[in-house]
Amino acid sequence: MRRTRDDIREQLLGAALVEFGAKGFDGASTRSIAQRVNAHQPQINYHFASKEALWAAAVDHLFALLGDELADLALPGGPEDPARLASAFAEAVRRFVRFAAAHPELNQIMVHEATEDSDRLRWMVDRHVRPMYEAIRAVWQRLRAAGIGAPIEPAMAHYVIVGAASLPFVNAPEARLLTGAEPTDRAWVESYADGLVATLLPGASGRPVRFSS
Amino acid sequence: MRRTRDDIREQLLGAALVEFGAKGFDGASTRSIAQRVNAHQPQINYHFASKEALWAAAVDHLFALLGDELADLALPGGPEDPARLASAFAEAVRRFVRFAAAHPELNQIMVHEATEDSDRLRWMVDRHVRPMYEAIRAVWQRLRAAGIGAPIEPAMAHYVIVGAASLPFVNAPEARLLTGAEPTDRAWVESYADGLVATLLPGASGRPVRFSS
DNA sequence: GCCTTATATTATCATCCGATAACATGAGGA
DNA sequence: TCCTCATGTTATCGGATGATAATATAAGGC
Repeated sequence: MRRTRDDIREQLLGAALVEFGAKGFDGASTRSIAQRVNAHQPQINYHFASKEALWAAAVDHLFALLGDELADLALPGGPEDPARLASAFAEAVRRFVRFAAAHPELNQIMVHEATEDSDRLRWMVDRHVRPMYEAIRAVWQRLRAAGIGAPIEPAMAHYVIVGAASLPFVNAPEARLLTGAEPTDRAWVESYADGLVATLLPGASGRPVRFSS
Repeated sequence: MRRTRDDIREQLLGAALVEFGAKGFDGASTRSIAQRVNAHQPQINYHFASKEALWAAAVDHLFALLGDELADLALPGGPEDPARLASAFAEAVRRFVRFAAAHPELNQIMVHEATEDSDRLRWMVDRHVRPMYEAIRAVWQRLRAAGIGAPIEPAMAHYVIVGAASLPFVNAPEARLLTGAEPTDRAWVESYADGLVATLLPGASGRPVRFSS
């Protein structure tokens, strides 16, 4: 009995993302990933070279999806109306929150890997994380120059934003137990995004707040 | 050649925390934990019943340390001067940030476990996380009632606060690569705590900000 | 100084893992 | 029609892991 599928690569990638996100690289097993899509474990070594290569392909795929989601943002580059800059930034945060909810695997994998230095971490940081980091830093710097946004260094603002935006979805199983709510529900996600934007940019939905220092 | 130590239990606990924080439960190996303190792997099964029991003892130990750190906060219980409530809350956030920097293992373990439902997760949530969650919820509710704090539901505020406060320390290896700074440096930690407090309570260090909704 | 008991050390087992080899099968071209 | 080659399937290997049994050794009571 032989089963052939032409989308087996994509199916394995999707299963790998879920498994790596939930269990981390070490906790995930290639046998269990294959089983998720009714495939055999050696098919992973056939379609990808190794467990590591599967992981890298899955991460590449996921960051590409994130890139698509944020591609047409066009955060204004030159000196601009602060209000327009703030609303563009708010939109970026909202999209990032939505993506974190729809694809928790990305931030789960980030957090599983970033707890220890490793080749995988360095690869992911150099290839995917640094561009995002630099973009957030640049926008935050301009928000602060415009007197919007709390007095916090751009590098630190990055961690406030990413940490806050991703935790309820990274820890969705915990959030379900703790709050009784389903953090991936559309309404929950939008409400969380609203709250986060209001926290980061208290002046954006009303009169602007100017920080003294 | 036989080696005897009366603090072997504590040494194993400390090594286990580092290992579980860095690699997660599955990625950690009892051999490597024992090796960190020049002990033999079966000593773990002797002094603790199993790998799981070691993990639980380590988590208990760590949450006890956090409890000590936050014990004397005495967040005012009755109706109070909003400014005093805000400053007590700010102090709680600062302490939590300092603890997250000094003991990244706690939030690392949380995040490793919370990506998937499991008995370990449920045990940790019921035993340790829920009390903290309820405390943050209650304080945030009163901050909002006092017109301080962004318009975000208390349950969601919990994730904003914990996510933001812990990420640069949970992901310290990533933060070192990304920012070039050492996130556990005293100055960095204090600056991060300042920035987070300023973000959460924009009115706390100057004229208060009142949110319309 | 012996004896008991707690703990350290060594040896070993069953299980699981990632990888690879060996084999089977089916689709497409000549 | 047959041959080739890509891919599915099965079997198996070496290595690591958690647990436990077996043994060794030191400390403390008498």
